Amino acid sequence: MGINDRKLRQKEEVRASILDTAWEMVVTEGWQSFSIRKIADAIEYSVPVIYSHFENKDAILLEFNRKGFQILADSLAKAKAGKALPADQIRAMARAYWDFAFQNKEYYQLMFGLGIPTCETVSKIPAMAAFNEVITTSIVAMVPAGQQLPFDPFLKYQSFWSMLHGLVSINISKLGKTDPTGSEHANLPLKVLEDVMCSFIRGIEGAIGPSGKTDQSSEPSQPTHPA
Amino acid sequence: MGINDRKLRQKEEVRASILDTAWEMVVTEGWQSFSIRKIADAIEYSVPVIYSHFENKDAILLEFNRKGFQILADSLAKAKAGKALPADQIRAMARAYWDFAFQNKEYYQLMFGLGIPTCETVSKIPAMAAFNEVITTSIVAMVPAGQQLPFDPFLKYQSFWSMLHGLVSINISKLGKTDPTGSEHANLPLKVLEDVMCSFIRGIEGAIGPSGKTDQSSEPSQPTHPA
DNA sequence: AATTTTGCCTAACGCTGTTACAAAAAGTAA
DNA sequence: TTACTTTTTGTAACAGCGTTAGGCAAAATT
Repeated sequence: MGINDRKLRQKEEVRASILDTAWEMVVTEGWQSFSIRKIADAIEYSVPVIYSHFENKDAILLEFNRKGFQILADSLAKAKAGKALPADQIRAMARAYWDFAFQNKEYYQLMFGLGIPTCETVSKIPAMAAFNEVITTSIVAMVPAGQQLPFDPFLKYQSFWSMLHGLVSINISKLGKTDPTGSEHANLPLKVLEDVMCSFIRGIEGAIGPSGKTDQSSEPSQPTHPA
Repeated sequence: MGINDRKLRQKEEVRASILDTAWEMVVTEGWQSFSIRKIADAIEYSVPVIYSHFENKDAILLEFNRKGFQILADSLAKAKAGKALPADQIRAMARAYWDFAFQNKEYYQLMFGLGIPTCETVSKIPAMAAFNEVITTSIVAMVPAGQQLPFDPFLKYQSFWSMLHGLVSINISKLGKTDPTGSEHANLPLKVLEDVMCSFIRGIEGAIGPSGKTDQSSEPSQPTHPA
């Protein structure tokens, strides 16, 4: 009987409209106006209807969290696929991470800014594993095949992520604009990104030793390599 | 007349008890139970009394923000004063920053985690200038006197801060515990800190060239330099 | 047509930040 | 001491929040 099908479809539509409307409100009015009651108002249903789709407010946030990590993981994978050399992959992923954060401020704020993500939260987001994977493999690939790893890849993964996260979160709320000299730093944040990535890659190349594989852009006195 | 003096003193006492009580509640029960009403209840005054001392809730948070940056700036200055070589100063400050974050989780969360600090907020916290100062001078001091700076010190300052902030904020909420291998990473976060700082300092030393001043601990194959 | 099930809404509970206004206390002056 | 003024404090409300119990009406089933 197609009646149940239609009912399921309609239920799914309501669920989707909850998420869509909520997201639209977050994007246009910020996280401060993310409220169950406002969502109910916007989708023209009463408040309890929302609770028949989501257990509570956090469940909706978790849904957005999932989506955010999915987008980020996909974006990193795509950036990585476009490069051959591990060092270039790292740089491309750094830039992709950066772009994701600033093209999706609301996602990034949710994922890393507010909410104080708990341990349980992490286990509920499988895309985080993919995120880990795609980065770590590039890092590991920097040491020549056969050679034993001169560093802990998980350590390097954490360093990579930490640097990026710090960079983004300080820039995303303009906190970094405490420039005392007050000028000529037009595109500074991106330069900081390049600077940090150079340090990171140089650190790995330094650990492998001068005989390790490297590409032409690994020794820029002027850090002006492309994005 | 001493009557006004006593009144001022009493008013100041109430103000202090508001801050003390609020902070105690935050430390013991977390930010989620930071509420004007709970504070009023704890200090045994009615709610409007609090509004006669602070314009609103954010004003109290701003006060804690100020205090937090003051503590952090002082702590960095102290760590710096204990070291002679700029590279050691950088490492010591990194460790001090790290310790501050984990010994004062509540402060750190307020200062960088929640609250989405706006541009105006920054200008209201003078200790942030000291924070900037104490770090930048160490960085600049790494290049030998007379030699022209081969990098933008403000850029390096941002890199330094970003790395630390990322490191801390990822570790402070246990988000980094996505270790796939699942073992032997007992004290990994601190190792990540060392790793990141090595990259940072190496980046600067690389920029000034091999003739620049350096100390014995600048090339640790085994990153085991003391705190 | 009678009955069960489903979907939905009204209304409430307890919490939040914030404020208008009245009561009480304290200081001042006669 | 009494009368007046000023300052300090509490009561109670407004508007908003997340969440949930209970009932009404429409839909599906028998």
